[in-house]
Amino acid sequence: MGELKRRPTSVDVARLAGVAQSTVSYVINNRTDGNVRVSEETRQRVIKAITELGYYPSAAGRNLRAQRTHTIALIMFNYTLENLIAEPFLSGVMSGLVEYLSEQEYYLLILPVPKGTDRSIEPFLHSNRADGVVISDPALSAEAVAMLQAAPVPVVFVDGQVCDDPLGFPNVNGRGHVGSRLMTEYLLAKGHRRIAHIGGTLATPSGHSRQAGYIQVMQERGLYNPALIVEGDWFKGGGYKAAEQLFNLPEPPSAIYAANDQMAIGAIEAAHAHGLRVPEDIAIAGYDDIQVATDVAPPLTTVRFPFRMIGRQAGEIVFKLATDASFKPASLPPIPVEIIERASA
Amino acid sequence: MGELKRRPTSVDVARLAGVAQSTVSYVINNRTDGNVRVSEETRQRVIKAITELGYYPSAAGRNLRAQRTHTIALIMFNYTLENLIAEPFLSGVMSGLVEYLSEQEYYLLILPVPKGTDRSIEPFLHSNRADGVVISDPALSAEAVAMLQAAPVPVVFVDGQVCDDPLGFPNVNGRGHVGSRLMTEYLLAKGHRRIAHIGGTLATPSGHSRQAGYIQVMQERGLYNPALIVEGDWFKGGGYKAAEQLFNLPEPPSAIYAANDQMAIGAIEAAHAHGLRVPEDIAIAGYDDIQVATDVAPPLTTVRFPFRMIGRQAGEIVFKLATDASFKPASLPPIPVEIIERASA
DNA sequence: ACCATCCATTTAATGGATTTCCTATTGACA
DNA sequence: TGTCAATAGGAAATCCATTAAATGGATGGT
Repeated sequence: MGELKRRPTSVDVARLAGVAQSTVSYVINNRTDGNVRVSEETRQRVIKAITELGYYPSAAGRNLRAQRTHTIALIMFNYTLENLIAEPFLSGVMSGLVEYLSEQEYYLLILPVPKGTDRSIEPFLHSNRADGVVISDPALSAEAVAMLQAAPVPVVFVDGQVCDDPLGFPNVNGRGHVGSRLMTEYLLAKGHRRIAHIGGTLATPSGHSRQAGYIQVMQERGLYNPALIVEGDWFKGGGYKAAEQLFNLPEPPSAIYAANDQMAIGAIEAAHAHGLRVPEDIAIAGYDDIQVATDVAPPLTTVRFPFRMIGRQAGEIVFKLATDASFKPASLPPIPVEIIERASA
Repeated sequence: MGELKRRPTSVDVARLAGVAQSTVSYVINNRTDGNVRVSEETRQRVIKAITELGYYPSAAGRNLRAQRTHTIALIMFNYTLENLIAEPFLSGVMSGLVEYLSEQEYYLLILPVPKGTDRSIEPFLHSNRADGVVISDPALSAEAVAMLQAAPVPVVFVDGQVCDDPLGFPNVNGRGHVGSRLMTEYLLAKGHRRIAHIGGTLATPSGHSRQAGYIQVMQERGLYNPALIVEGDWFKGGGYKAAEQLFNLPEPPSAIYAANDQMAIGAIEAAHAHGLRVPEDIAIAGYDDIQVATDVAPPLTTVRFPFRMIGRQAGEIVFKLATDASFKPASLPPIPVEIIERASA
């Protein structure tokens, strides 16, 4: 009888329950603040009407009126679509983000900005489609930074810059500098003196900070030697080539510390190809602790780079900035850094 | 002077340009249909006002009025948060989805429904926060199916069921049955007769269809032998154990076809542990063609399971269902299936 | 000269919920 | 009996854009 062909709205619920539309709103939002009160009897009538009609509040109506979307966007700049999400860093960050946000009843929106795209994120930032954004970007352009600084919503970086807050944005990074120091000191403690480093590209924040930590420790000990640093490309092939180069030095190193696990695995292969045993003839260590680090032979000694935790913390910061005006990002604890000892070093 | 403290709206633009609000709308949407027309001069005035004010249309206002959100949701059921996105299937599907949708100026929203969560997706489905949903679920419950059938938006599955359309939902699957047939026939063509199968769990659609394809071919050739089928768990450890079991048979197989690469890699390790050479003593093949399949020794012969393409096609179907009432999902070409020949078989 | 079109734009209704500001009732107390 | 505060809920404004329908001037045909 009372059948509606359209989707029921709060007006329909109000009519059926014999109350005002505002009362329906108070009930579904459980509001009791200020001078707003709903008697238990009225509440029950409204709830009955809601279930009877199969009413669910419209997200669009809510978003418009409340000026809040319950959505955070992850903007992935400059990634090639090939490796878009399969890349362990990004997929780990996403897992952590989505995990934290769903606990807060927030949603995650994915916005890719592939390399070479001239599509600007400016309209997105100003369209208020998201209450905040998380930026993952290996190499952000100056225009992009300017856009982000003008954004009307909070912006948080993941592994965005070398230092902690250079652009005025909160930044959750893996503290590669600290991890690199730890690993270099660990290898020194194992008795190594000629420790080589295979760097990532210096264009990326991680490559930069990881290399800096290594150099700093080596300099402190008076062991620094630029000939022992080779720049790689973050991939296995680059690690392989860089290791070959190191093995062919007049005085080859006794340990190789690669700026990520992929390159370390490449270095292990190169060592085997050269008839070197790992770790007996050459110690090899990596960074990241990706899944396959446990699967290679020998299992890789590495620094844990807790992708998911970084995602969680970025989510926490952006969520709190978006919902609590008094929140200060600096109040969160730093990401822990630790060495994972396995057989390769 | 004309400074506003609030975000400018189309009304502000209209006022500044000296036109009606609707004209602004027509300009930003480039409308020329029906009896709607805007002269070039007026258009320029409006555009000038837009840039002058720094106006960007509000997504919330649009969504409400147009009853369209330009958003598709990916609902991931029953995943544990540990492996949430790192799992290659899901991350590949996501990449493809996000790629296709961003080409259509649509956004992807991520909604996890972790195992053991009693949070229902019903409010989400009815809140019209997304114009369509893609479901990824290894084992969907009957209640969840009922909710999805009552959803007011199109629903598409990825690798959802054994057959093509059992629940009335479009389903983009990897056609494991076809791939399994191909691989079994390939091994037969190589001269193998005792071909064993390490299955995934039969509870999952892929496990079921891949095993079925293998059994079918073996029966056709009169070579079917249940003793040569061992159920695994999709992981490396399960593949290792299953392979050991097969090696200890009175008449061990000459080839092992595992239902995914992880288990195949476990089987290779088990073979090496038993002093068997691959492929000389035992041929081993997998399914999926994941990244590491090229990295193991020997590189794995496998069936390509094109994750990204599945994501793309799911995106295409759900997008077209959401935007074009006359679209028929069956009109799309099937996902291609092919064998990747490497050294392990 | 008159009606019919076409053109360019405006007016006003609409989508669905939130929130501010009121009003009406009841009870307590002097 | 009159006043004040507390309680429960209603009326209406608001968020911002889209779109159907109306308007009024210019043009064309007969």
